[in-house]
Amino acid sequence: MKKLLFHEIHQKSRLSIKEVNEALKEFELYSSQWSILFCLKQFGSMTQKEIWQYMNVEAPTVTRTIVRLEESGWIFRREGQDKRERIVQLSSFAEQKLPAIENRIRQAEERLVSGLSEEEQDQLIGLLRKIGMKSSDEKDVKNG
Amino acid sequence: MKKLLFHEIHQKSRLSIKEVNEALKEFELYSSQWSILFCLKQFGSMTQKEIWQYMNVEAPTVTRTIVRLEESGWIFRREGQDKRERIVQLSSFAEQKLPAIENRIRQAEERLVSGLSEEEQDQLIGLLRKIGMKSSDEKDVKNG
DNA sequence: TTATTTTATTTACTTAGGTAAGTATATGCC
DNA sequence: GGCATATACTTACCTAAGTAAATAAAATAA
Repeated sequence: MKKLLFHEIHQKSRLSIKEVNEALKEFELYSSQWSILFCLKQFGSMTQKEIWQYMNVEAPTVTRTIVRLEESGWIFRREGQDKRERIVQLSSFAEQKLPAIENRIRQAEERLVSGLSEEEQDQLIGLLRKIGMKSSDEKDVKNG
Repeated sequence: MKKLLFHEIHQKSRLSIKEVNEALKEFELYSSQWSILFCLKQFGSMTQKEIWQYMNVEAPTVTRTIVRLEESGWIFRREGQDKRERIVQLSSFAEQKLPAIENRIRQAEERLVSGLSEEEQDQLIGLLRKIGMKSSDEKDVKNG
């Protein structure tokens, strides 16, 4: 019987989270904390809204993770011009540690995809990106 | 900057869980409950161990979900020959409802992958299955 | 300027996953 | 048979993600 795509993605997602958490153990971080640190490393300081929009999660999820990252000294927050906003920034401790962590993560990821050729990896990412896009959206892209 | 595969899978996994949960609302089910029901529908009665092994999750995860499914009348459990085991079986209520639910799920999934051609969908599943397999395992497959 | 609505974040509560440790039954060895 | 070990499941506690509702600040309308 044909397995649903949903189950396949779900399983591999759990598997890779497990792998990433294992890799992060030595830095006392969890995968979702890493995701936010990685985001800040790419884009610099961001409001929480910018973070959850980019990561495609809900606001409360980011609040929780940010609070833990703040408590453990990876980030700090300051008020924006708009006093409702809170701008999140990497601590110098984080800036200093991040390159080694990214290395470690890429290493874990390489083990995960070691069964795929470079070409297959690119193909996979390309196909994943198409998920959740209606064919009409795709048309828009072509026309735009 | 190159996004990590891990993030891509993780995002699409959350997206499809959301979609599936939405589709399941009318049946008062959640995605993980559905996963177990689908499993039992495919294979018939199973021990909890068989379920968590097939689903690639840990035993406590299955315990929790099974308990909720039992409370809401979708499944029941009986003792096995081995009194440590608990054999899980679909209720007749579940047997009766499942076809409509599976239909609804396939419909949700179709919307998710409507941006991909049939061929791309097969490709995607094929590539996903290769994740987490070391190249040495692949060699074993070729030789076996 | 005051009242209403919108927006950014937080809090409370739910499901879902994990690890570690506890319990009860089976199995193996003496 | 009796004791040690292994196995199946459960319990307790952690992170992660979601929804709904609360709070506080900003923007808008009257």
